[in-house]
Amino acid sequence: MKVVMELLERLQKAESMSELPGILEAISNIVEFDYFLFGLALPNSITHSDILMYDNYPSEWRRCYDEAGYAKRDPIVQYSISNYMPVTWSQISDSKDFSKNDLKIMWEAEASGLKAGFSLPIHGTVGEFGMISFASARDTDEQRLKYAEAIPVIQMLVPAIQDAVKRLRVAEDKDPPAKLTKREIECLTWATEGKSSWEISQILGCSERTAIFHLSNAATKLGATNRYQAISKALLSGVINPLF
Amino acid sequence: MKVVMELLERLQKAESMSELPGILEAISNIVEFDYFLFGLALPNSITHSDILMYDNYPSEWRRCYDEAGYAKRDPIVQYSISNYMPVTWSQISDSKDFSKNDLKIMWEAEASGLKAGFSLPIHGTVGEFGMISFASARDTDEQRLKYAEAIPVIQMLVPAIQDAVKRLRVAEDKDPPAKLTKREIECLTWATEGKSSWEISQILGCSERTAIFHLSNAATKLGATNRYQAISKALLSGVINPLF
DNA sequence: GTTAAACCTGCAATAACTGACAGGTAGTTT
DNA sequence: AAACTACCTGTCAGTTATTGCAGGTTTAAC
Repeated sequence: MKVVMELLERLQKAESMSELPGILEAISNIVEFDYFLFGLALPNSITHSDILMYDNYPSEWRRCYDEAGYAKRDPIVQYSISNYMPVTWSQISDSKDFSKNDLKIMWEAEASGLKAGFSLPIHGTVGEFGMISFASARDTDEQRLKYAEAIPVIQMLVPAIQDAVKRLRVAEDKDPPAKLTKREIECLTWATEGKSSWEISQILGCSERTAIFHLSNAATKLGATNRYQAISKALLSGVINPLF
Repeated sequence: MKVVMELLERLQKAESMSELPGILEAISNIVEFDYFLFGLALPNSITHSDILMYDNYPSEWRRCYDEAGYAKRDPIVQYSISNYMPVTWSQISDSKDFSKNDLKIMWEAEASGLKAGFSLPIHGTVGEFGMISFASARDTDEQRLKYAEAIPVIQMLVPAIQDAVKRLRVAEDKDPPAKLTKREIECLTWATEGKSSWEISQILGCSERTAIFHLSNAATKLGATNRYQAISKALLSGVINPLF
């Protein structure tokens, strides 16, 4: 327990993203698994996400996986995108929710040395999605007993990792998030509801031209080429959110 | 530990949303806190979310909170929307990130009997957001020691709650999620990137009319009045996501 | 072999958005 | 007083989206 607290502190005090791999390795030592993989997709837009990936998987397997574009079919990824509970790989293999073709990926992973493991889905603010997995080179009963101990530890650490990633990305920033004015946010919010410029002007009590003006400024600030992209960028970046 | 496993099982086997309050009460008994509040916003669109809320907070406080629209200013909510780590209320009170005006809400909560507590942010697939909080009627050193025990337990249970909510919502369904075709998803994805109908037709290798046709069908299926709303509904419902 | 679903296409009229022009006020900071 | 920001408004020409019409093919399921 004490080592977990130390890791939490390391995460909170981290000053650079480069410290993450070491921390992840420390975690895999604590939970006594040979392999780890941490992957996080931070979408800028629907087709362009920043991908963070730190792992010590067999390099041969990673190459094979990436080249064949397995990520789009991997049952573990499929599971993680629509679930929240931790899952052991054997649960996935035994599940009837996946096609035999897709499960083949898991047999290939096994053949590459990833004999047994478990994964935790990671879900963040609008659209952020990832996974953290731990695997061992042998699939023994002894190893299987470690799941129950490891999972709560990982569950404590994942939020700290997410906060660290968020903080460090802002710190090491390339492009700071766009600051929109109150009016721009209002206009965008109603635009996402399918309101036309004229309807928005009625809601806001201004002229149609003014609504168009604000929406156009918002699009420029968000780096969008038109209103459609402005809406998706605003949603994915969280500048407009369901709470306000 | 065994009681936690029992609760996980209860969540996995639950057949109705009505079982949730009982489970939450059981959790607050286990962690030995007097009060609990579980809130989850499931956005249908940016201005319209389904709100799930189960709690046993003092009813007087809940009424005051709701009537004054505190949710939009509550520092705990503010924190939870952009963070992932569990947080104790005293951490928030001592923080300089919030205005004195907003922190007043916390003093009022204290005056209403919620003397000390902690909260965990909950983030789900696109836009889902919530919190789970536990509080006690007395702020003693003894109670503060319980945080460290309680938090890991809650962290194990929250994903199970999220999965249960997701499963039960589909089961008790009013409107099942729209099933879009491959082409409709492709068109929407490119529309989200700001591509015009003509550009989409070039990408897909079909006529402009066909792209318009798919987008129009997608909008109808999503219950959207136009392409803008179709995009935001598609993003918020997860029918299009950054991975594909 | 019928049915259904997904996919594909064209035309025409209307509605809505975009971009570039040109200007205004109110409030705050330097 | 000048500079800045947020806010507001107008016109015009051009582009794009929406809607309703009418029709087609391919594929898989029953």
